[in-house]
Amino acid sequence: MAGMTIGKAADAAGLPVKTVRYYADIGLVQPEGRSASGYRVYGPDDVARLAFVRRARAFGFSIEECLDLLGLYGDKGRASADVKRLALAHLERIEERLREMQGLRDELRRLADACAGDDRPDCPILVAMASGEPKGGPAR
Amino acid sequence: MAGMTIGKAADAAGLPVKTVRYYADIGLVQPEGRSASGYRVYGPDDVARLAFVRRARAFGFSIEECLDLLGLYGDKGRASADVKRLALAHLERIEERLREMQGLRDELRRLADACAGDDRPDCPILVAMASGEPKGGPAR
DNA sequence: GATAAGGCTTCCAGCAACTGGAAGGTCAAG
DNA sequence: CTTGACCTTCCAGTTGCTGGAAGCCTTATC
Repeated sequence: MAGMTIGKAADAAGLPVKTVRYYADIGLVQPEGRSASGYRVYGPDDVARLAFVRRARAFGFSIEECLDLLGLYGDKGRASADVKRLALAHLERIEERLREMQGLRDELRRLADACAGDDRPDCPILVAMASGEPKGGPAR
Repeated sequence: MAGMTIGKAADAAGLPVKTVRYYADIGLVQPEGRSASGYRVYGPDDVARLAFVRRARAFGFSIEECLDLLGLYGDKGRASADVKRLALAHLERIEERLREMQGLRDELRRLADACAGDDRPDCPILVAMASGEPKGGPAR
């Protein structure tokens, strides 16, 4: 059960075909080879790497980081410290982002609560946009 | 003291010149007019709208939503209910996103805590990427 | 009046990470 | 032998800007 074409590999890895092709284009996960007619040929290891990337992406790691993680994944002599370092750096970004968004949410909720939401024009939300800065830092 | 060129307007609104030009290009905030030599000319109202957009963006509203908000901002006969509806919709998206990210953070922290972080290769983080799904839903 | 610095114009390209579509080659089934 | 599903490449678009190049315009200085 060696080589499969991109459709099977994508199904097996749980990714869209387009994405698998994209990962091949950018050199993240290359197929094992090509068939005589030019079809990409994926082996079981490639599928495992594709699924690995899918999960790392779902954890929010960037493509760059996935490349690093894939390197560690394939390196049986790796040090877990290297993996942990990447994870902690990512965690820090997530927490930063969470703090920002929580601040934004709190303030927007406060404003929405203060808004009558009727047919009159007065609205603290618009007033805030017209003159106040949100505290939470930049969104997205 | 009517018209100013794009640099002054951008400074007054707290936005980069490039962004102000971009907003003009996409029709979000148009300058009052053009000078004889083709320079964009911004009036005080335009600056207010630019600053309004800057704050709405800082709250995480999309450009599309900023367009809607600007419409309400300029409509003195608006109903605050319309503003509140936009704000609540945005709030819901933020909360959804927060829940996802919190789930991801919790699980990633758990994995990182379980990782020795030494020079041995065994790593629960890699194990998770190789076989487990994160619970939090898709990141970003 | 000439010149240099700075601000303004347009257009083009690129960031992340895909996604959609067009035009066309390939393969298995009926 | 034809149909239909699958594969290929390449181009364009998404969001919201940002950087750069080439070239006017304006202002200050000499």
